[in-house]
Amino acid sequence: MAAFIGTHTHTLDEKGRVSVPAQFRRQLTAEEMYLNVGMEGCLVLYPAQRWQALEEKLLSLSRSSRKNRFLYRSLAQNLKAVSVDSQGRISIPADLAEKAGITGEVMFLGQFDIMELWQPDKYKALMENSELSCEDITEETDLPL
Amino acid sequence: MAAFIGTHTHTLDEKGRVSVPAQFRRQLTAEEMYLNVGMEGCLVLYPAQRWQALEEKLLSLSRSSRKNRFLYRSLAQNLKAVSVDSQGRISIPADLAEKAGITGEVMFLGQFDIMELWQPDKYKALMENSELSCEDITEETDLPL
DNA sequence: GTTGACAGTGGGATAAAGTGGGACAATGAT
DNA sequence: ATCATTGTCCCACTTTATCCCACTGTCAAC
Repeated sequence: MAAFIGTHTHTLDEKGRVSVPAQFRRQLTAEEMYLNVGMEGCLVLYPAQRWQALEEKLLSLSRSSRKNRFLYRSLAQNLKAVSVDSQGRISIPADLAEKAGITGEVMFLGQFDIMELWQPDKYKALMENSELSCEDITEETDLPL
Repeated sequence: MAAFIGTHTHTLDEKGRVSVPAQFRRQLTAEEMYLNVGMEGCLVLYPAQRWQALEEKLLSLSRSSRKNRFLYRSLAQNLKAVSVDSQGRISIPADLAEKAGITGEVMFLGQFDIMELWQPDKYKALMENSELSCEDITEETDLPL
């Protein structure tokens, strides 16, 4: 329950390393993880087990359709295996950081079973400029807030 | 029935700690709780079990729509696991306190199964300046008052 | 009135988390 | 073969957070 939650902003050093929030680190069983580009211009960090579930579902799709081949390629082209070092950090490859617009600071956003990595201003802009509102959505979905 | 009721105002110390009203504390089975931003500018404190019910419902929603991703992020971004220390206190993260305008005093408002945390004046202003009235609403909902 | 228990508050000590930098090994080019 | 470059590992410092102990006030019972 509630493995990865909250936001944590850490600095990306000159070597492309960033500390994984201790709170997230404690939830990790294995130190191996997978990093990929995500929706709305963020990066997504999957614990090994969580990625495996996604991969299995992907591999169950046939490669005989053009659409599925596109999906295969899209998901694989930026994927990278990363591991937590002895100081609790991961290295973000330069090309992935660039795709997400990440330079000096990285915002970790817990999404329960996965983690999103954001350029802080980009995330702020996304949420503020959204025409969506929590109040409206929750009225539809009827969540017990 | 009626676990968390009434209002209790306690001081927030320099380290961001505040005593959970003893009356509320006695109702808690586990010492783990979840703190989030709530409606109308308050904070909401969920007992672990109560949060889990909400989370399960949330996670049953697909993340494939932009709207649902917005909801996921909205609910996760400020969420924090808090635990009651040996003195019966919880720590309120600085960013959450700021969002709710909480500085020196915290008003705990019992809401039966959850707790709301308010900046006292803010709550007072909200209730006094509201154009809503108990009399009108109860006519619609037909409560056996 | 005195004593004891509990609730709330404050502060100091200790551990942990985050960050920067240097040393070393592997890789690739000259 | 040598040098430069890149990436990984390890150590050390600073800051933050957590834990623990002590004090005060209130209420109830004796």
